[in-house]
Amino acid sequence: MSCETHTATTLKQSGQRMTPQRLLILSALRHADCHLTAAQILENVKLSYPYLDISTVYRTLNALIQMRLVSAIDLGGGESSYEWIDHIRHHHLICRSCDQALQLNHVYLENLGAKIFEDYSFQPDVDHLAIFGLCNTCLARKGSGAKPSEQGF
Amino acid sequence: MSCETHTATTLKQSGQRMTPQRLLILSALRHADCHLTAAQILENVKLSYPYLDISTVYRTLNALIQMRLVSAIDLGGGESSYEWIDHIRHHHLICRSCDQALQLNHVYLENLGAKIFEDYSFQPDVDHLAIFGLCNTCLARKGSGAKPSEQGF
DNA sequence: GCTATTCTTGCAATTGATTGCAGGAGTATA
DNA sequence: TATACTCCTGCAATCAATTGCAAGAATAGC
Repeated sequence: MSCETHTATTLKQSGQRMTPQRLLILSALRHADCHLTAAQILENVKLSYPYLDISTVYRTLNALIQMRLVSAIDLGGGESSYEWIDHIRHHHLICRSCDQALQLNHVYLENLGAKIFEDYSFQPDVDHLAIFGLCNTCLARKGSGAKPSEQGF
Repeated sequence: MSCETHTATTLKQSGQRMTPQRLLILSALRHADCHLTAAQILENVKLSYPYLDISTVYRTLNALIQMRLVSAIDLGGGESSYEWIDHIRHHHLICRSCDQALQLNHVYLENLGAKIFEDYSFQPDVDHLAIFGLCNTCLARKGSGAKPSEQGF
């Protein structure tokens, strides 16, 4: 079963439709090997279909997020990014002081997710998270002289 | 040392100033025993100082967040909420299907934070998080036939 | 107390994202 | 294929949040 067929089936199963606009948005997301913003998706799709509206992009993205085919992530730059969820799961550690970003292995959140499910019977979405904090460089800089406000966990 | 003095000192140490507007915003946050939105803070402060602008509220909140005196949290209702960080640490498990919210004990994220710090030398901000997912009720409903769209991890 | 410097404020404009609505398109059934 | 139903789209308006700017206020140094 091709990816497109699978997605169309998933859509149909939840009472939604596969339209040309949605196909183009899906294709843009799938062929990008990184996060895309809504504006980037719009720009991308407009090359082949110039009438697409940004509201359609957002509505399609939200439908795909509801179906857990796409993950949204706020990397702190003002705009949310979106990514096809098939990729290898990963997370981001973003320094709030220097904006440097590290990649966090999924295993940490897998454990957290499992524990929460065990104790709360709640199944958390932990596919793709951005965790803000301080990187070791900025932490060291603060340690010596140090704003007291930024100490401690 | 009173809370106000402590905050003023913290502000000063990072090259910022304590103004009447900031004092009012701080007071609104501290005397609320729950999350407040920016609009609620504005409304609250306007009772005693009607000239306050919403942009000042946001700018003050961002300064306080930078200093980790306040935490921002997106509970999914369209508006972010803000809370004074002195409170007992807690987190939220929010069902993306029925919007029900559970409180999550801080210990889970404390462990995650400690592990991340150990392995990545990155100090994550895990004061007050909202984790979305599916509650057990919605999970059960899905298991038995319901909307297939919302199946699966 | 006076002056210079820097930060903060309120206003207006702007950006990212969402919503309401009427018309159009996809799907199911016969 | 025709019909009815429901969902989707594009437009415009709206909301939450941010930014640029000039005027005003807080602070430091004298």
